[in-house]
Amino acid sequence: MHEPDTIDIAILKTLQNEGRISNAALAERVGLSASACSRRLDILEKSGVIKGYHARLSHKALNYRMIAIVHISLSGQFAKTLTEFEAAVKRCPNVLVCYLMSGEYDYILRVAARDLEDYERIHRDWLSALPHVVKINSSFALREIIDRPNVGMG
Amino acid sequence: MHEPDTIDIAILKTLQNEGRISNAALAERVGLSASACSRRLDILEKSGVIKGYHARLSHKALNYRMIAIVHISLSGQFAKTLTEFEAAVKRCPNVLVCYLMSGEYDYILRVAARDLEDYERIHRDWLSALPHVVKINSSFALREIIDRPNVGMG
DNA sequence: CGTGAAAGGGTTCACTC
DNA sequence: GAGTGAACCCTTTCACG
Repeated sequence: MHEPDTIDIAILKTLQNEGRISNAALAERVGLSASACSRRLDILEKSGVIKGYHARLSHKALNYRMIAIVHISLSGQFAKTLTEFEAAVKRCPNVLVCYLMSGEYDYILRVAARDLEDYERIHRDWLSALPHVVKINSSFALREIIDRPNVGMG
Repeated sequence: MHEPDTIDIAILKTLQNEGRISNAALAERVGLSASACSRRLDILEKSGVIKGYHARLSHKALNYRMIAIVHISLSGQFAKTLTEFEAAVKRCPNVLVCYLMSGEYDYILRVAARDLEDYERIHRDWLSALPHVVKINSSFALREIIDRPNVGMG
């Protein structure tokens, strides 16, 4: 698993923003022949640098208009407690992001809901039902300022 | 902008997980001819339901090993204050996500850094330099449990 | 590691129902 | 709205530099 060179970086940058660009166009963009570009792309995919390609959908168009940030504390940090919590949280389709955190709260979640009523249902049926939870704190996004798929590269 | 029907939903679901699938394979998957599928995809893209296609890169492979969640409070909620803050935060390439929030803090950010030293630099040069900030609270992700590109669809 | 050519497959029309 | 066929373009692989 070698370090990506300048051309690899150019390929990755392009694919970050235009994930469905054709190999031929990508090759031209980064100054390679189509075959050379195809081979490099193959290597980048197989090495795990590229984890996948995804269409980003408009939450609004799909009638998901609310984003909640949920802070959660558990009753302890035992391995079994965490494992059980994590297995349960993965089952909730509305949870977009979940991190185990240092600091005041154990987990931070980003949750998508259609509206306040939908969030109430998710909170009742999913979040409150998660095992070992002792504190849940929801706050709501008023506006999305930034949502980048990846970190910018130099 | 008509409501997506069952076939549109199938197209969107597939592209969420396989953003680089060929139109021909997509058509077969959803039970359409290639031309019909291509036409629908065109409509979905132009209507804004599909906001873009992105390669998801391994932060680890690119040596971004740290994720920080940053809570920020401003000195007021005047429109000018928010606008100036948001213009400044958009300039920081390490900020992956930024929401204007209800509740205790005004903004929540997700920030990527290579390591603790890198985060110290970002905090000093970017976050502390943001205008109108009166409180910054960083916590760090110990582990990523979930990172879905989109909300699950029925 | 890059090139060019060739075969196979994909995309996009106009046209039709 | 959906399918068909044909022209054109793209992808992939191979031998070679």
